[in-house]
Amino acid sequence: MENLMAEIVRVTELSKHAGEEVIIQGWVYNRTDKGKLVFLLVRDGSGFAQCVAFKGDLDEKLFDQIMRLPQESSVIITGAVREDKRAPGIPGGFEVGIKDLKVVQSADADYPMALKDHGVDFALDNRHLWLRMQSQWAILRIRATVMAATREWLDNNGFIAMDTPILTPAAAEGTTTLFETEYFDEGKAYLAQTGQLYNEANIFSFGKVYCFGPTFRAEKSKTRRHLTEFWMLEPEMAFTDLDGLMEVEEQMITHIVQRVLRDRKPELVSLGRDLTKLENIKAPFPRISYDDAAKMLQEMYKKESDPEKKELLKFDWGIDFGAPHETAITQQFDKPVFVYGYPTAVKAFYMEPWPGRPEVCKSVDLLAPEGYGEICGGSERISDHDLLLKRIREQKLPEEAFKWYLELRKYGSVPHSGFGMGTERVTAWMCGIEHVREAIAFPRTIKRVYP
RNA sequence: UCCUCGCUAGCUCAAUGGCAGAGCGGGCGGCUGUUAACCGCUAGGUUCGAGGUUCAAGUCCUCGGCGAGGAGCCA
Repeated sequence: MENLMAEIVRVTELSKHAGEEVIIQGWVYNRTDKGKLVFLLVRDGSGFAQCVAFKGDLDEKLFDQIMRLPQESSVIITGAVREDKRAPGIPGGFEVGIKDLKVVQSADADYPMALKDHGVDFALDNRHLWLRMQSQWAILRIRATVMAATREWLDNNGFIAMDTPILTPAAAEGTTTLFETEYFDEGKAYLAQTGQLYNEANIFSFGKVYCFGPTFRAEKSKTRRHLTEFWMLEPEMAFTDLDGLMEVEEQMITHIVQRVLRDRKPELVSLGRDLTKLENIKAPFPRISYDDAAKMLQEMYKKESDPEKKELLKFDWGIDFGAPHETAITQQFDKPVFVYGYPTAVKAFYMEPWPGRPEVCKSVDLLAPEGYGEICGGSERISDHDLLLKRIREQKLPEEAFKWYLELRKYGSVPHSGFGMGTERVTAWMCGIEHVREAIAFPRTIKRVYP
């Protein structure tokens, strides 16, 4: 660098260097020239900043090179930081007057991603480049904060991080489809769809634990809220009943939302997110029983005049909620809402029955507002050995595979509860985006494993 | 697995059964404050594939391919 005094600065820190000469290392996101002026919108990973080249300040050859810089060229810029309300960017309001510019690599001119909306197919085929766009950058920064805030809350509230295996010997819940792989001489192994059963073992050593890792579902689900590989958080707690579980969920979600609002406001604003919708999100969250939710849905069914919507709202006690039902319920609230006490028949075998009402169980889903639907699903687990054994036999699950799981109920069994949270669903809700596929860097869906 | 929709320039999309078009992006030129700048010029096409109907098919019919989002299932 010509100026040995200049410091390498990240775009987020520009406002702290007003009047100083700095070095920015990044990529040309957009370029527009106006005769003797060239505006470069440069991104460096931390943000987007406008850098301005004025013909009178630079030698002719360099100015000409800057004027022709292709989109996405990598550059090292030396210049003076100045405050200017006209300067676009994230965070914006400060720009760099270019004194020198080194081209690290001049990008090929055929960069395919224009700065505008793209079709889904094209965007996903070019995910490796789509990631550079401001919207995707903002979404994935928010995702990182969702994950950091999640761990932060759990770590500060007595939970221990325990990683559970991804290669597992058998179906945990029996019903859903698993990805299969060869495992040496041991036959088949399967990619985990949950760490819950292992966490139930872990709580007897550590009390409160969580796992947070990728999880795999080979279901042929094709909707805006499904991926075949997604990141799930699963806390599990000893000596905790269903009420205790709901308290943990609402405290943790509150922390996540408030932390995103505190640390990722520029990203949220750049996505056009309505911040007032998130500022509302504070514990306690409303709690309604499945029975009451069923009544609500039947009322809504009666009132609905559009025959198409009416058909979707059709509901009888005993069935699980579909996406239209969840949407209808959440539209009644401006916060996430707990629905607890689902019919035993539609839920997993390990859920504790409701005292005196064996047809319902101590399960709870947390439904996010604005139509986002289920973000967390959990339950109090069966703690009685004989009841659990009975359920395993009723469901015709391979008893041998659950030997260790049953033993947990023989040696100091306690009431315990846990839940799973879908990271991409929470992130999509924070961002106000339509589809979970944008809430992970390289989404895996039933039709896509590339790139 | 079922239902619905889509596939035209690098991208986003037009085109009553009658000459294949625009904007963006690319190239060339102009402009000292642009905000996905603007203005002028320019290059760019196996209309997803295979059959068929027709004087004539991007458009209509049949079959196939690929993708999407909704159902089911779930976080």
